[in-house]
Amino acid sequence: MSTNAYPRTKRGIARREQILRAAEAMIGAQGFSAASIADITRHAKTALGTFYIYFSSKEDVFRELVLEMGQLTRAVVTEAVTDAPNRLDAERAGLKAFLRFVAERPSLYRIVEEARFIDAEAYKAYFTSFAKAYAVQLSEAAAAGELRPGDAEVRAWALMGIAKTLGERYVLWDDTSDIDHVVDEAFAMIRDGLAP
Amino acid sequence: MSTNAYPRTKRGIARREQILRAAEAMIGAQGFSAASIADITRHAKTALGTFYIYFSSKEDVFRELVLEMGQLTRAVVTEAVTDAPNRLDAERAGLKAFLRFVAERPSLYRIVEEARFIDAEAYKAYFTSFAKAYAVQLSEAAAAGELRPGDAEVRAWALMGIAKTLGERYVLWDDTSDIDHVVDEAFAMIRDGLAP
DNA sequence: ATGAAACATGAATACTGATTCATATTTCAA
DNA sequence: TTGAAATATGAATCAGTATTCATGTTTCAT
Repeated sequence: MSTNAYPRTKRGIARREQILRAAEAMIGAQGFSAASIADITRHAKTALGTFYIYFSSKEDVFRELVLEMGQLTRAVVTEAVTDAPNRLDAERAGLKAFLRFVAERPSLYRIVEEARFIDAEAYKAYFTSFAKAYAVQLSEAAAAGELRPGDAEVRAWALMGIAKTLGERYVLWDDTSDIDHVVDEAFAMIRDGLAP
Repeated sequence: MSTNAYPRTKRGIARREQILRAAEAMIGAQGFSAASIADITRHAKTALGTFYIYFSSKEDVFRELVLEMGQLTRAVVTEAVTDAPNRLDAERAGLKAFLRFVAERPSLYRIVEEARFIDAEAYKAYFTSFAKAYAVQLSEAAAAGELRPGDAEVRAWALMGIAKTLGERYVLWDDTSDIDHVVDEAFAMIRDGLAP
């Protein structure tokens, strides 16, 4: 009945989670439109109608997965960065942690990127909020003399762009290549630039 | 009859072009699945069935639009870069030209990005081939001492990532902001890095 | 000028898949 | 223990739209 209410029994909690994970797997693998509710419930080993006890629509699970990815990415990167002695080391650690996360949860990564076309608002909100927090860090680091002065917002977006694209190319497309090498090379460019 | 053959009369050539442009507008604005063939032909002021005289399927026009975008981007960037005195200047000019192009043809840009989910092969082929050519340029420039030595392929992908993300953020989402400022700030980082 | 090849039309076809609903089963607080 | 609330089921409903096709109309090489 299109509720989307939080479940009240143990069984309900478990079912909702099953369906959410199945949705991650199916949508992550086939994409939003190709993955049908039937696919999702089949994979979750429940009846078709059960889906609508926990989610009001396909867009609705999708949105929840995007949210989840946002929280996870933030947590992973924040955690990786906490004990970096300075901002430059934090950049390297953050990039590496992000790429490792993409390797671990490729489906969630793909879902976030597809969100641009399914739920543009969620997508925008996610990246804008991430960029904002990122820019604050960069700005403070520049003020502290840890970075060359510059527009923190533009930098934040540029750095996110590097991470996203390298994740796609070197993790999703070709996960055999050496992530550490990619991180080292990209970081060298981020730190010192291309000028000789 | 699902031909997709090239038209043989003036009228045919014009109709095909009308439909292609309408497809660009509709798919660019609403996305691949939301844009129906009926939308496209209505916008092109032709009958529904006419679509299938020139294209064998919705995927087919889409693929052609992706190809077109690839050729255009390449042409625009190459043109902008030709008379740059050195690679660093070329980077700045290329980035600026790309952002201007996104501003001029936002729908084509969106189409290329959506291709990842509609026609992954076309998407991969486009960026891989672009990156390859880009890496050659970077590699030669490094050999000539115009750039600090480093992995040209990783650099190429990182730089494409910067351009894509800045295009999305500062052109598609917020085209009121000053592109030149964004280019200057991003380029400063690309040239000199973040280290103080 | 002419007729065979191209092109145009839009109603009809064909199919897919999201969402609902009436009914049955399970849970758990009292 | 018990019954009201939660949860489960999957067939049926409902809506949308990609693609085809039979029937005209237009083009253009000859």
